[in-house]
Amino acid sequence: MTSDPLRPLVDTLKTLAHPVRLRILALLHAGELCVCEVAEVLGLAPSTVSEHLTGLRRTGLVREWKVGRWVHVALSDEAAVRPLLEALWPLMAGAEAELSRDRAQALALRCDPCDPTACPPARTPKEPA
Amino acid sequence: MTSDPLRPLVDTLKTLAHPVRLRILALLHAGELCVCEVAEVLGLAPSTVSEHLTGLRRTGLVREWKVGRWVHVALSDEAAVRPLLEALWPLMAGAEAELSRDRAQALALRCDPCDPTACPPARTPKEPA
DNA sequence: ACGATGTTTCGGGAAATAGCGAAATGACCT
DNA sequence: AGGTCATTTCGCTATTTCCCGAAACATCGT
Repeated sequence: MTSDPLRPLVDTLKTLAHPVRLRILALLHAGELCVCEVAEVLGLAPSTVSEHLTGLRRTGLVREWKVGRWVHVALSDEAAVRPLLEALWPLMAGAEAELSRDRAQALALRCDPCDPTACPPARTPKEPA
Repeated sequence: MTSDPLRPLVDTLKTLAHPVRLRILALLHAGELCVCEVAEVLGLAPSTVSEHLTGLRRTGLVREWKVGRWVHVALSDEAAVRPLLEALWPLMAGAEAELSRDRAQALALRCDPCDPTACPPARTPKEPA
């Protein structure tokens, strides 16, 4: 009956309209991460990050999959949201300083940024080569 | 100090993330209106519409100006928001039915859609030609 | 000056949102 | 099985958003 046809768009916009979630998207724009890394970089409780990611997944903006004990997150590549994401980056230009700081910190966390399956970086006992 | 650089973008997205405000923008996409017409079409209290418009104006999405007793509203033409607005229309495609119903109702209200200064249409004692 | 009309501001109540810590879940490892 | 770690769910509080009606402004017409 009252099946508001604007609902999906509003949901997506609402999801975008939060600084933490924008930072997450910008972070993922540089490559996938696992939840704990995102939490570490943003300085937020894991439960908080988990909830933000739930919203981003609900609206199809990101996708997640399990890798062992961890959950990896990456930007969605669905045709429905891609254009929206692409339109987003230029709008974030004004926050480059903060965002590149985030990216740098994420990079520092990863032991091997080239291997997507290598996950919890600083906190794992690493095996020397 | 904590001058969140994402703030302006978040504000704009928050403003977009509401069905009523999206309907207002879509309505204005077809031409300027005065506040009372918007209220009439949307079936909301004038005070409610006024508050929505305040938000849209605050984020630069629309501009307003007084015409006699009425306040006219139109989409902004600022370079800062134009691309965002243009990106918006295709995303609203799914709600065409509702939106064109709105447009039709707005058109019906206006006595002379060609004259932007002719305002409160149905409710004014009109002078016959 | 007065009344009528369009608009905005203000106060308040209902609902949604954001954050956290604690507890529950799932997966690894020994 | 038991322990550890990543993640999610839950319960809670604080804050914000939404909508309205009443009252305040503003502007026109008489």
